[in-house]
Amino acid sequence: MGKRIPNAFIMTRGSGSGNRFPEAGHDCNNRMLLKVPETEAFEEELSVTASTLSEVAKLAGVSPATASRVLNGSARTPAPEIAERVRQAADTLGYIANAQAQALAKSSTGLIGLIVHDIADPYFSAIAQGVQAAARQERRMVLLATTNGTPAEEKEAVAAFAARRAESIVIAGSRSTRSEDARANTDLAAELDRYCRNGGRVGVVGQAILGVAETDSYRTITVPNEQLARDLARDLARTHKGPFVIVAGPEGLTTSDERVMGFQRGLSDAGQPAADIVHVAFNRNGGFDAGIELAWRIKASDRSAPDQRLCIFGTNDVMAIGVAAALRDQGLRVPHDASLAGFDDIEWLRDFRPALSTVSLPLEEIGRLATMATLSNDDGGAAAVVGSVTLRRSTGSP
Amino acid sequence: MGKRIPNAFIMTRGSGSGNRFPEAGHDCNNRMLLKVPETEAFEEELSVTASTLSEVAKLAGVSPATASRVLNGSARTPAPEIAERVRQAADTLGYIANAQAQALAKSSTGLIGLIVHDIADPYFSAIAQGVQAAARQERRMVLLATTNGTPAEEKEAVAAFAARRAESIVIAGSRSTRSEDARANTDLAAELDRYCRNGGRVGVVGQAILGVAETDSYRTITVPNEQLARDLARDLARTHKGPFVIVAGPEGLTTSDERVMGFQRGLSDAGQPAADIVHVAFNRNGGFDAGIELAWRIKASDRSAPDQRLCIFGTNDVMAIGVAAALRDQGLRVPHDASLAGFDDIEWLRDFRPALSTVSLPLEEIGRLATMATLSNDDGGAAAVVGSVTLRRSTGSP
DNA sequence: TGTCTCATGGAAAGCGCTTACCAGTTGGGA
DNA sequence: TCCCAACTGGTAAGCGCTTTCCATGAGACA
Repeated sequence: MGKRIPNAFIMTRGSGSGNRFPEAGHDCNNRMLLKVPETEAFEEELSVTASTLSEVAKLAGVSPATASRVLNGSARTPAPEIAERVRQAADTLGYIANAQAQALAKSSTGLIGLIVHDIADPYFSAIAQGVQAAARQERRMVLLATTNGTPAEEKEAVAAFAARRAESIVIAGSRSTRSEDARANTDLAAELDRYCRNGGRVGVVGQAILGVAETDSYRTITVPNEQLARDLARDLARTHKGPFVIVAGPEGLTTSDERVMGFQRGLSDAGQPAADIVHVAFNRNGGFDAGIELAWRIKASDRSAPDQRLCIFGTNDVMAIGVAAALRDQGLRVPHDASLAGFDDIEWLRDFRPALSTVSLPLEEIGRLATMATLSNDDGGAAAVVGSVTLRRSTGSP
Repeated sequence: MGKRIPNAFIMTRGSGSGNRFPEAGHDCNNRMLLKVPETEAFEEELSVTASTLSEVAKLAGVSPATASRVLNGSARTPAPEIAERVRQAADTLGYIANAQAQALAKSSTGLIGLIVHDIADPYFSAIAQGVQAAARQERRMVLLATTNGTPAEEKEAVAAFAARRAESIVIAGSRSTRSEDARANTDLAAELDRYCRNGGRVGVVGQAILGVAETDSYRTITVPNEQLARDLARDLARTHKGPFVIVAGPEGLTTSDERVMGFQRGLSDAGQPAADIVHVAFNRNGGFDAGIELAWRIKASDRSAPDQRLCIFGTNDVMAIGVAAALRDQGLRVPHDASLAGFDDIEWLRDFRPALSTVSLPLEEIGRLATMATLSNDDGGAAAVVGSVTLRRSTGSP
């Protein structure tokens, strides 16, 4: 909202009084004012911009304090008759409280900051949905920031949220342990630390951010990536007898790393040799690239021999979809020529065929949990996220 | 951020001075203060919460006005040497400007409100991505609200954004002309109108909201749904000789209605009889429901006769996917037993097989355009959105 | 040297609210 | 009848900034 606009008039009285009033003048505040003729008792003044509390108070013939107490919830409730008058006045003027001013006065903004890598990614938009739902339930608004997954931009976002005095921040998206991110990670940790010390609360989805101590104001919603990947591997190894390949994100991307580690452990549990790992981008196109590469390997093998058939584990669903697309592109079929599994169980991918074996994660719930964790004070043992292996056609019999 | 917290200390000086200082006392403001011993020149005072401009100013030995001019961009730039001192002080204290206070003082918040039906829906998350990108480019933050598509909740969201003094609002998602929404639509229009008169700008994606006059502060990014659906129908009619069926959203949902109308017109252009219309929910499950129903019809027909083969048009991609899932469920295959087309060309659905014929829309670009339209002042003729028909396998030969 | 202009830092008045404190009433108990 | 507690509404002091206006000093020019 810009400055006061001198050539517009608010005419909430409506009905017939819509003619501009020639003797409109300036008051001591240099504001454009308007004397409304049909009012007898006092000179009603309608200002040009959003009306303020004191305008409402003046119209109602009470003090701003009283008006505030009536309109914006307070421990003290003025007399019913007065309250009614204030409400009427507010209605007449179309009063909307200035949240900025309230925030300043009360030092509480009702804002929740949400940081994601990419809001268009269904993984993040599902989490965002949960955050949004929780925020609405708690009568908060959510501020959104996207970062492309770089800790440097995450730090920027935290600073911006801190400036806006967001009451809490929810950060979703894999951490990075790559050495080139080390510096940015430290900065991010410092920024978060400062934010927390100033009374902010933060909820992190996935894994803790290195360098920030877990305190009451800093909660992590841990996703048991490793355990679940391990379960998945064990389940797959039960029926699959050929070699395994993992299509992973870049080394140092914690989520991917955890899933890789868990999967390898699961294979080892099952007495299988470790899987080969292909590192690509942690998205659909990365999966596609890997798929093209793997297609060669598959074609070179004897696909009819069960002990040569490949089982490919994409460390997230969209990568797995990318792999599938590449294999199809190369004339190979899943699960006929290779098995394929993903991770996350993205809702929008469930109609994909062959149906993707994956690990189901309650994404929306995770968003909700992370949000609530920053809002409530019970340190109630970091409500654990439970996921489950969901085997479908893509790892079925050829 | 809560009230001042009396038992936490900010120790930005760091390194070694981390011991609590026993003679911390209260100043006239009743704030917890801390005298830092190693400072000689003046008594540096570190407050408990985020430090303020005047604290920075005091530390730098200048007035708040000067500090403000140095730190938060102003036409007047103080002397380099002074500026440096202020910057140092700010750094030392870890100063972060209070955006709320700035907003109040400058009456400009740097906030953009985004209203969508459902952020988890890939259609909306793609648009959100565009909005976010534009916002970032213009150094704004985005406030998010989801409404499940009801005008009543949209109105709430507008009011909330108005209270937060968002500079502009972007509204995405189909309008509704259903009679039960008439009242809420009027309210929404009134709320928007008020918002605009108070200096707010709004950008609407899709179709104009009834009852709000198109002004400089109210822009619509029109999506040529009707034209594109018409193009699609004509293209399909070129090869498809059997009957057409439209799987539409509820009657009164403008986006759906427009696409239906355009499609019918296209059929008529091509000399084909009008399509039957099935009204279901405007989402994947609606499509699924319709698909189950249509499966019966398909099974009852002679699928080998080209003039009996059905071509199904889902008025958006996710509905079409729902239809496909249902047909598959019923043992039918696309395009073998029926042709299928969608609308939107959702990115995440492109790996779906059979590849879906659809209408491509630059969703992210639309979000960007809508945002920029609310930010720029050139009334540059509502940059038109261009879409295009994309025929793929799902409407190919059986 | 005197005057005028321009540049520069500071004082202070808000921005639109909330809330601690105050003063005036009322009512009840002694 | 008097006193005190309990209410009630109003006054005013902020919340943390920005920005107008002012005072001062320096330079320019005659």
